[in-house]
Amino acid sequence: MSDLLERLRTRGWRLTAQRRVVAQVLDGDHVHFTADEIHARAVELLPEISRATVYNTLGELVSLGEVLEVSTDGRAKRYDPNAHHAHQHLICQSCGTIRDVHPTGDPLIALPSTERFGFAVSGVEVTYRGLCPDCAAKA
Amino acid sequence: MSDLLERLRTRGWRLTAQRRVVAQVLDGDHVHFTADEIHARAVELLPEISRATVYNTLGELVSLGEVLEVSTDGRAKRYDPNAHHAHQHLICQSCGTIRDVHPTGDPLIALPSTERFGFAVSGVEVTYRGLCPDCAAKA
DNA sequence: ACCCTATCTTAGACCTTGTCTAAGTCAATG
DNA sequence: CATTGACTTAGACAAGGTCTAAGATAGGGT
Repeated sequence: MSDLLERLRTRGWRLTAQRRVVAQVLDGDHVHFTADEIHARAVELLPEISRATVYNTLGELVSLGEVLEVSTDGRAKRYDPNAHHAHQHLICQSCGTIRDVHPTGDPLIALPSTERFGFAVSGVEVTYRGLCPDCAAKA
Repeated sequence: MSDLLERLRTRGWRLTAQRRVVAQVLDGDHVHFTADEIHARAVELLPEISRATVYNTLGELVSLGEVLEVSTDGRAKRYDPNAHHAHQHLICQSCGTIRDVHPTGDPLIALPSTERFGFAVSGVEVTYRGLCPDCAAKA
């Protein structure tokens, strides 16, 4: 994740304590926190960090392509630091947990040009939904 | 769309003026309004209809499987009356317009069991993103 | 080493989307 | 056509997110 900070500095980012902390919270794979969860964890590392800063920083990381925004259910967005490996998501309908998954094949080629209606199609997201083992056991 | 009302009545729905109006607004294909847009149009037909009723009615239509909820961008959910034909969505990144599209093949089979992590997978959504012809022309 | 200043951070107001409540209204059954 | 449980209403409330104006600071220039 220090690569990330390095990469950002060369792109003109000012390296503040707050940004370091947000990057640190996002570190690790298969992390898909909401902005508030990220804020809660950041506060433990830097008590005076504000909600606005966390939102700003996440927004910047998204524009820079370092982090992906995942809008799952119309509730809080989640942030996915695994932006450099193509992957899709598997979401538990009950508890909202997200797993990264790697389907076979390229979903873009499944959309013939007659089904593109003149759009310049630039990406696809595939979202699998189901019940995770824990929630399936409870049901 | 009167089929819809008929179907709902046989399922114990009380047929009120408000519900008729919401169904009427949803009528037509390729309509993907937000709840507020539906409310605005419903008010033109029935000025005293309240926001809460529109939300209630949409929620009921979704639970009954007559209408699909589409969470595209973490902003307002959109409602898709085309629930009886399997389809996916193509969304303009600039203006938010949604088109129904029909990709070839079944995206579920692209997820091998080794990538399911014990989940009971019950559905997939595929969302294509790009620029619609209008927005591409402006850019 | 230490200014300087553009950039960053902050608290809190504010906005949008959606949910809830308690009181009043009405569709449809008998 | 009276009754009643389901439906609707206005408005308060809640969650998630954005914006603003004032203060703080990273890092380049000297």
